[in-house]
Amino acid sequence: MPLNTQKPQRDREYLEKLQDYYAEHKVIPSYSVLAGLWGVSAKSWVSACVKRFEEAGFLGWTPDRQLKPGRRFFERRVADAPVHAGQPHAAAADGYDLVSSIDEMLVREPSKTELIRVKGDSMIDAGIHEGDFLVVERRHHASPGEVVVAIVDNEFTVKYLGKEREELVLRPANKAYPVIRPRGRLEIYGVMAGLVRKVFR
Amino acid sequence: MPLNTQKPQRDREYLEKLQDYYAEHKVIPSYSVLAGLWGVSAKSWVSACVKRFEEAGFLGWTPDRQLKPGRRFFERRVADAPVHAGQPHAAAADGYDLVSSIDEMLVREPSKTELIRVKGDSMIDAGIHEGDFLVVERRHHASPGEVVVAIVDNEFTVKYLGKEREELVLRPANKAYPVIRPRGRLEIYGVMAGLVRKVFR
DNA sequence: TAGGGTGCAGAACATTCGTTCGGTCATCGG
DNA sequence: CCGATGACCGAACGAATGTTCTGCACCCTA
Repeated sequence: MPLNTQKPQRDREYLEKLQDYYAEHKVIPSYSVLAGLWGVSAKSWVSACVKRFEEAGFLGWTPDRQLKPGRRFFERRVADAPVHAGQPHAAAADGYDLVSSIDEMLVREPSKTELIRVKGDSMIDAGIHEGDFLVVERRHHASPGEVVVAIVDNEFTVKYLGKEREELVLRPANKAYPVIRPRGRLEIYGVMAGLVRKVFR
Repeated sequence: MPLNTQKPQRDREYLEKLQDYYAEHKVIPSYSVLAGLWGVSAKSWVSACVKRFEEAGFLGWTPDRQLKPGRRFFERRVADAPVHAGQPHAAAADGYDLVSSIDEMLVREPSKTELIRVKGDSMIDAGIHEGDFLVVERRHHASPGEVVVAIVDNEFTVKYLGKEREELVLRPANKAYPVIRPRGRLEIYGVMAGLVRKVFR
């Protein structure tokens, strides 16, 4: 019995409207604004709904008793195909998993995490395309097999880290490019923690 | 002259404290709470600081005059190679762009956005690999050329949407797979808005 | 058709909010 | 030594907030 956001049937709709509002403004509005948002006209009703959302974990309170998003507020469904066509939204958790936010999924330590926009096609066989954003965790060491961001000739370069006779090398994932065997020390900027691609529309 | 958060010297500190508070609670607190957070004891002073942050773009207002994060509140650096090795963090905006959060970058309408875990390698030439998470915006129509999630034989399938003589078809990005020409109506579940790959470590 | 639960409206009220205005006390240039 | 400026405190006040309580029109079920 996973989700139970159907107690009053409109709660799901209310929650979605609030989530969209939050996505636009990044704040939880006041009860009167919420009432307008939901198309109801009684703050008392908003109060009741909020109480339900709170019990369900979608809303919470700061230590100062201000309303705030709860732990489940940013939950996003993850579908694992195959799923039945008729009811892809069925409450039954078949094929569904939950993820809090994409940020949380990819970023372990925000202060050590950066995005780097990928240039060129030297890693295309690893599914890393030009224009993609590489989520990079800054750190100066890495293990062979990891995708690393190294600094070569004053430029970032993204490659597999490899090892040849005790020497670290940078291997592209594209036969058209050569393996880079750095003279002296190899300067590693960080390692790949994830990848983000945005489809422009 | 890129950043100018130094007017009163403590403003940068105040902003960081507010950002930390927001990171924890996902809301902007009231002026009195802010005063406590900053270690000052006059709401009037908070009001003045807020006004400065507002002018600098770090804070803003909802249509209902509620304080909210401004466009620069979530700024995160994006490196655009090439960058000089010595100072990849230099304040000078050379090679840097700014992005708020990964979520915001990919998700326009949270309530209509889902993640689908990719199965198989039929889209590998488009850089969509098994295990990747497709960010899908739910909608029942799409234009040829877009990557769509369609429902075929009760399973999600990810393909390019194509057109052959007024008929919509599904094209894989892998020569080993055939073009799918659906009989009757093609059921589109959503369109690709982005892609997320997590590197497991 | 009586009765009990739901889904919402409306008013009353103490509390809290943000603003405005007038202070105080250091620092600093002249 | 003086006036200006900047950083902050404190009180007062109307407006807005969230809570509580009552009311009412619906269904259902009996």
